[in-house]
Order: sequence, then structure tokens, then C-alpha cells
Amino acid sequence: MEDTAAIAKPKGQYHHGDLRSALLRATEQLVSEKGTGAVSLREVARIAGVSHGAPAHHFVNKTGLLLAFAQEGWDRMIAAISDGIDTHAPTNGPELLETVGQAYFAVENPGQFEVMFRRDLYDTKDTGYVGAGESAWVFLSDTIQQCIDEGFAEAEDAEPFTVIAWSMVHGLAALWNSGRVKSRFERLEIARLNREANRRLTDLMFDRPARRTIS
Amino acid sequence: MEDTAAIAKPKGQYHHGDLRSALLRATEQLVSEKGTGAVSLREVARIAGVSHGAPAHHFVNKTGLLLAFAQEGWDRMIAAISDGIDTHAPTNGPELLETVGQAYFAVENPGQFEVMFRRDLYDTKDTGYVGAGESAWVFLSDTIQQCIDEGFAEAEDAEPFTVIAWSMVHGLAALWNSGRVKSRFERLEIARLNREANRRLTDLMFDRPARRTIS
DNA sequence: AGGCATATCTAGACACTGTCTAGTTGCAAG
DNA sequence: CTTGCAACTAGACAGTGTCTAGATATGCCT
Repeated sequence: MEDTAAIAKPKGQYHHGDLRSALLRATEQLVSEKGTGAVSLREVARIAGVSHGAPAHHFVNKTGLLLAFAQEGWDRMIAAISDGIDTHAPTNGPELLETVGQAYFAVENPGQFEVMFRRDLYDTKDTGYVGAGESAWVFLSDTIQQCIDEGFAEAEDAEPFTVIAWSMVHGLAALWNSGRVKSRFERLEIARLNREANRRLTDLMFDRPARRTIS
Repeated sequence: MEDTAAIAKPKGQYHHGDLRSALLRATEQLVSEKGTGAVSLREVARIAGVSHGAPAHHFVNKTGLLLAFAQEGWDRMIAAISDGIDTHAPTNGPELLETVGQAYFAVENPGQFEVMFRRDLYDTKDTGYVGAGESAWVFLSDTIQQCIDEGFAEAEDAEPFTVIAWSMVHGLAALWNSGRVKSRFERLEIARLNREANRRLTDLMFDRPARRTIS
């Protein structure tokens, strides 16, 4: 709650200073504490200590606010991918695929992850947003292609493997968020479950020495 | 739109006759035509030709209405699974798994599918609802176990394979609904894509003769 | 057949929402 | 200093979910 102090506009001032990011942080707070449905322009404005009409000036719409929030999530995921590459330093395609798969869970706020894939919340025709989702897909596609180039899989497998890999990781994340897997695997944190399933999948797809005994 | 005639209450009558299911059909219509966000108790009541307070009597809440709608979706999926088993007559575990995977797409209305996994829309602690989701999970679990019993996989693979299989199918459905895969595979209908990915996955997981050349 | 409890539905009110509009404040460049 | 423009306020409007009190029909019991 001490965050609110930083977000809220100081009394007596007319201009906020950095209202745009303050509203985004207020959105994040609401989403993580009370869920996506709890986000309202008026409540967000209230947290920022600003009149109810103010957000419209920065985001036009409620959809504009949520679009920006989703955009932020995609940026975080993409940043996490390149971070993961730096730290894990994968030496071949399959290892890179695992790294990418783990970065998929880097969006720590489940609500933000949800918003990223909720088409109904904003206009998906917005050019900037489509680009963000697109670049993640392209990266995955390229990774699979690299696996093929390195001889881990056959050329004809490119498309199905791309679909399978993405679907698996995304599905696990979605099921986790929906609480269905959670109840079954209470003691395993989601990251470990993802790592395990991810490794298994790449082992299945690509013919390479199983590392099951190492971990 | 001739459906509306059947849904709407005849003029001059005080009682609707079957308002509960009329409201559910109105919900389905709204969800498929204008999306999940377009569902409102008042609009649903309007379609059914009934006062705005009437739905509360059958569903208590808006969450109650959506819960019932989700429940309906689960019922359809479960029915589709047993239908699929009847028509495909799988002879072993892996084939059964494929059949189950295909039934996952039997919920033809993407909106209804979405509502089934949207925890935020209703109280997930409702006993009936949890049971419906649970039985689908149990069925999948049992299917994987059958594969193991038949020697297609090892005992220690039970959990990861269950997670992988469910995540893949669910993820594909979710990505399809979010429109991300759609733009890439415009010409392949989703059912075929699912069948292909599904078969590939079971081929990968279980050591059995590849049927790729047959299809 | 009569009467009565009860399920079904109506209609008004309330606080809340997103969006629109006109107006106010403050900053910054000419 | 003033003039233009961005940032923000404040009121209004239609729409929403939910709560009430009341009206209407149905079915059950005697």
C-alpha cells in the first residue's frame, strides 16, 4: 500500500507529473489484488488521486488503458527471453527452445498474462499490439527452424512442432491461471512444473541424449 | 433470429414457461454474436421478453447465469467425449487419448469455451462446477494410466504426460480462440490442426507404429 | 371445489460504470 | 507578457448489477 503514496498525486498540485505510468501501476495493482474485472477507469483514477475523466486524456478509452497494460506485458516477456538467453547461454536449438519456454512464465502477474491474451478487452487491430505478439511467434518459429537446421528434427516438422511447443507452454500457463492444474500440484511451483514438462517435450520432439538423470 | 421468437415470452402471458433455459439460450446468442463482454442480465432479459429483474430469480446473480452457462459447456464436452468413443471405437490407450483430444474442440462456440475457463466470471467454489472440470481431468488421467498399463509408456511418465497432453490441447484451443494461431493457418480449419498436432504428440509420447503415411 | 402457500415475474430505486462535453489550470514557447 | 496548448476538473447522460416491495399465476392440500 505504500506504493499508492508514490502513485497518488500530491495534494494541492494540479498536474500529476507522470500520470500515464501512475495509471498503469494502479491497473497492475488492481489486477493482481482483485482481478481483471476489478479494473475501472474511475477506480484507477481514484488510486492515482485524480479526477475520473483524467485517464481518458492519456488512453482515450478503457480499451486503450488495457491495451497499454497488455503491451507492457509483452515487453516484459520479450525482455525475459533475451535475459534468459544471456544467463542460460543455450548451445543449440532445443536448449534455446527450453529457455524461451521458461521465459513464457516471466510475466509474474497472472492477471497481466491474462490481459495479454484477452482479445475482447481491446481493439486487436491496433498495429503496435499485433506486432508485439507477432515477434514472440516469429522468435519461436525461428528457434524451431534452428533445431531443424542443426539436424534435431526434419524439415516437414517445422509447423506442427511450432504449434505443439507453443500450445503446450501456453496451455500450461493458461490452465495454471485458471486454477485447474494448481489444485493438483500444490507443492510444485509452476516454474518447476513448466521446466519439467518443457524438457520432456523437447526430449520427445528432438532426438538428443535425455538429461533426465542429471536434474 | 427466428430463435428469438422461441426464446421470447408470448405477449399477454405473465409466466414465461421455461425462462431458465430461454435465458441460457439468450446468453449463448449474445456470446457468439457479440462476445462474452456483451452479456448483461438486462439484455438477456430483454431478449427473453421479460423484466430486468427476472433473471435474478433463476440465477441469483450474473455470476450465477455465467456459471450455469459454463456448466452447460462442460456437459457438452463430456457428452462429446463419450460420443467420440462410440464412433471412433479406439482400441488402445493412445487412440483413446486422440479421441479425447478431439472432443476438447466439441464446444463449438468459442465464447462458451472461454467462459468455461474464466474463473473470474463466477464463484469457482461452487461444488457442481468444480465437479464438472474435475471429471474431465480424471478421465484424461485414467487414459494416460491406461497407456502405461498397456506398455506404451513408463509408470513415472504418468504425471508429466498428463500435464503435457492437456496443456497442448488446451493451449491450442486457447490460442485459436485468441486469434493468434488463426492468422497463421487460415486455410486449415482448427479441427484438422488439432488432429494433426494431437496425433504428432501421441506419436512422440508413446512408442507405437507411426501412422503418418496412412493419413 | 375452495383456499392458501409459494414460485414466478414486475417496477422502481440506488450506487456504480464508461463516455461525452464545457470549462479551468498551468506550463512553455514566441 | 500573452498566446497556444497540454493536462486536468466537474457535471451530465445512458447503461449496468443488485436490492427492495409488490403483483400475478400455479399447484397442492383439505
